[in-house]
Amino acid sequence: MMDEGRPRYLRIAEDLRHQILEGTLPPGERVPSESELIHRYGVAQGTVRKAMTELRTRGLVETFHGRGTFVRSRPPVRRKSSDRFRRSHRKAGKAAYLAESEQAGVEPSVHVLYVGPVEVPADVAHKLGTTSGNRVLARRSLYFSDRAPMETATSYIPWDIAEETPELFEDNPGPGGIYARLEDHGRVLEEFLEEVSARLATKEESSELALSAGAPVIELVRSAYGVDGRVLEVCATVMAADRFVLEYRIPASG
Amino acid sequence: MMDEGRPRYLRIAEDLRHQILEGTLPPGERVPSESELIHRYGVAQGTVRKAMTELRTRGLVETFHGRGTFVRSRPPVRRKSSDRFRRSHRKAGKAAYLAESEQAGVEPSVHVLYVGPVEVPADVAHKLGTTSGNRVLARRSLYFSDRAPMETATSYIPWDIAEETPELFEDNPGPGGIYARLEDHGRVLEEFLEEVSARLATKEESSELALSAGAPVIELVRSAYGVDGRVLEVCATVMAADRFVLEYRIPASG
DNA sequence: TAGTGGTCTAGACCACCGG
DNA sequence: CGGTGGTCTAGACCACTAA
Repeated sequence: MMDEGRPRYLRIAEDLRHQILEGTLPPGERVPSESELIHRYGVAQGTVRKAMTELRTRGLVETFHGRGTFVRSRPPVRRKSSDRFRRSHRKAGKAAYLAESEQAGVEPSVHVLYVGPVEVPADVAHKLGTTSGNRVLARRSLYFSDRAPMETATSYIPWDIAEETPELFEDNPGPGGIYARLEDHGRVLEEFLEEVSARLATKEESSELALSAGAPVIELVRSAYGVDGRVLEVCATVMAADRFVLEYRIPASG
Repeated sequence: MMDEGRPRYLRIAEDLRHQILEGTLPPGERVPSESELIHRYGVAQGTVRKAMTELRTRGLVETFHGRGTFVRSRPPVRRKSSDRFRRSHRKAGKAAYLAESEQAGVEPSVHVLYVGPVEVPADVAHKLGTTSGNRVLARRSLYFSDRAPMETATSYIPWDIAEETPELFEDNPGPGGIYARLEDHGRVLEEFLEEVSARLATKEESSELALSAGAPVIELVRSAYGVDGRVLEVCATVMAADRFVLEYRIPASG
């Protein structure tokens, strides 16, 4: 094996990576065990483990203690386009998530984790224009596509607005989702502000979304503005970074 | 030292993490060297290194070969708002990056890495509507704020469009940036499509952007559409995830 | 129980940085 | 040059999983 000056563990990782990309190691397949790789490449265990760590942080493999390391089957990327909040979708009785899923050809499901009052966190309070610690309505859900967890979303609604909209306290707020209910009660929406950032998943998020440790997530915080300029809702979404691409259209005029 | 059943490297990492958060190890300070930690905790080098890797992937420290490991000082987050391409900014002679920087109160600088022909990569070719491998003009730059690397951007322009716009071959395309030059030559812009995704940084990106290994990046691919519907430019930007928040406004109508 | 990955050691050598 | 981090070995023991 030529040395090329590069560390052996990187060369081993590269080798396995090519086998994965070329299909020699197809998705779901078990990667050769540490002991086999030790013999194959003639290196110590630590070197093989570093190579595996490399592949793991690149999201190519997933390892299970006592079972082995497996090639990850990349689920098709979901595209979240910025037209998913078009009023025409709401009028047609579709909530944003269901409309997206239909377009993607997957079977959506939603697991409502919590609906009820909470003390508003400081960052959300700032966006809602209320005081930190005030009571707001929170709706926390986990969204699935074909039974695989895709994203978590937590929605915060000022208490006075929630009170005039009793459907928001139901697990299922009805056709068109919560934005449709807000507009039913005269809270006409003017625009949304989405703030996108990325970071590594916390332990909690890793388990909720079935991610491997150290996997990145996209965090999207959306503020819904009414025609009066008031923020009617703040929704924080956490998505596995390797499962989403967000799309935004921006007009050149102005 | 109580064992508590947890791996020693995690306990060491935890210990150092607390010192960092409590200020015993302030930002910029050098973390004790490996050999010192080996003596202090009575462990082997590999164990200390695993602890350091832990802190590095969490973004708490940054290490330099031959110099040492240092506590990271978090730079303030930059906000990228979707109005940065307003035509009025271009008319005022400002390129997007300079307009942003002025608003953020930092001193911008740009290092042009390459300007010239390249064979277009497959994914970009698809967006440009050309064939993979065709010749296009590429402009690759590294952007700084207050001398700290913030993002890399690679711009791809179809060759026929580049030819009618000689300024695009210059390092500095002039006031208003390349979009202003395109419009000077009658290529009026209609809209932009931004596709946002996140992933872990490659080794190359880590060194260009001075990131620690395993740090997440935001990748933003922007396609600029002309009034004729043709894609006039594709620009791929890679940003350190912990330094940016992207903002998008979406009208509720439609 | 046999095989897998996870942790750890003691020691070696190399590559890089600064005085 | 001495000190720093980076790579690697050979071997040990542990923890988990499946048959």
